Amino acid sequence: MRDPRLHCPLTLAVKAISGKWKLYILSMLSDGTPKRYGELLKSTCENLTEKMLTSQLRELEKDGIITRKVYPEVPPRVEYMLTESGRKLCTIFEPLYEWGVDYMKTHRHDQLPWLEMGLKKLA
Amino acid sequence: MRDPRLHCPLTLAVKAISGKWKLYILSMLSDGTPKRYGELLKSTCENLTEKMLTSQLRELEKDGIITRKVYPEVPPRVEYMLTESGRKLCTIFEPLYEWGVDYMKTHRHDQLPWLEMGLKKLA
DNA sequence: CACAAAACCTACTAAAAAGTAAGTAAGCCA
DNA sequence: TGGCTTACTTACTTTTTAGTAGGTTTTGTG
Repeated sequence: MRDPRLHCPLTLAVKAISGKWKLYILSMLSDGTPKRYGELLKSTCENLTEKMLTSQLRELEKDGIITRKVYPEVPPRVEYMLTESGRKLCTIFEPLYEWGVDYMKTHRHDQLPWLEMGLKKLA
Repeated sequence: MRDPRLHCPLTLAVKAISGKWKLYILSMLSDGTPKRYGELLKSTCENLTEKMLTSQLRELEKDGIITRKVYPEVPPRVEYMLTESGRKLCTIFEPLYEWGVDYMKTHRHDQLPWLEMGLKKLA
């Protein structure tokens, strides 16, 4: 018998966002304006490598959550933005974010700083 | 500088549910009745191993999402159930689930079967 | 006294994911 | 002609995660 989790909408949703850098990427794109590859690469203080960024972008694209647009220029320009599915997905971040805030209060995690990404704009 | 993702409520929430068997476990517990170790182990057609079940349960417990209750009997009896945080977390599954349903419609995934877990009861 | 039952734990191996460092293409510009 | 830019590949190594097969504990029962 096949793994029923593969066919579960909830599992699908969670898998779509659980790559190591996907929340970061999605949050960067969540304000609606397209972002260039280099822009995504440089706007985190962490060492997000090219290999990782590329693989995460490819997965998100394959899953229909973002689109990739290549401009035929030299040097090349590639822009990424959310699809309709991607935009819907981002709206669900809100309750998750709220749960996290509540959770941090009761489980005494470090309170600050946390991502100053576009996430709050979703509210 | 530290990784801001570690301090992001959203990241925390997603990490809490992204273990390989966590959604399964959470869905089993989401009806509110405590479940025994062996019950969780046997109620999936997939080969969830003892090692994996134990590690996933330990993580959920460490994260304060489930509780573990040992009854001093022989043979031993151990029951797991959701904490308050865990129950709150499960309510967020609903929008994620809905997104997944919508996503499957537009991305022509196999439609059935999917997990007949307690998830729909959350509605 | 040997065996069963439940819920583990441990050591070892295999597979998957991530990190590292280097290379590529295509045209503009000096 | 050689260097510069951007958005990538590729090959290789290390680390993390998961799978496999065995062992342990504690009483009750035949």
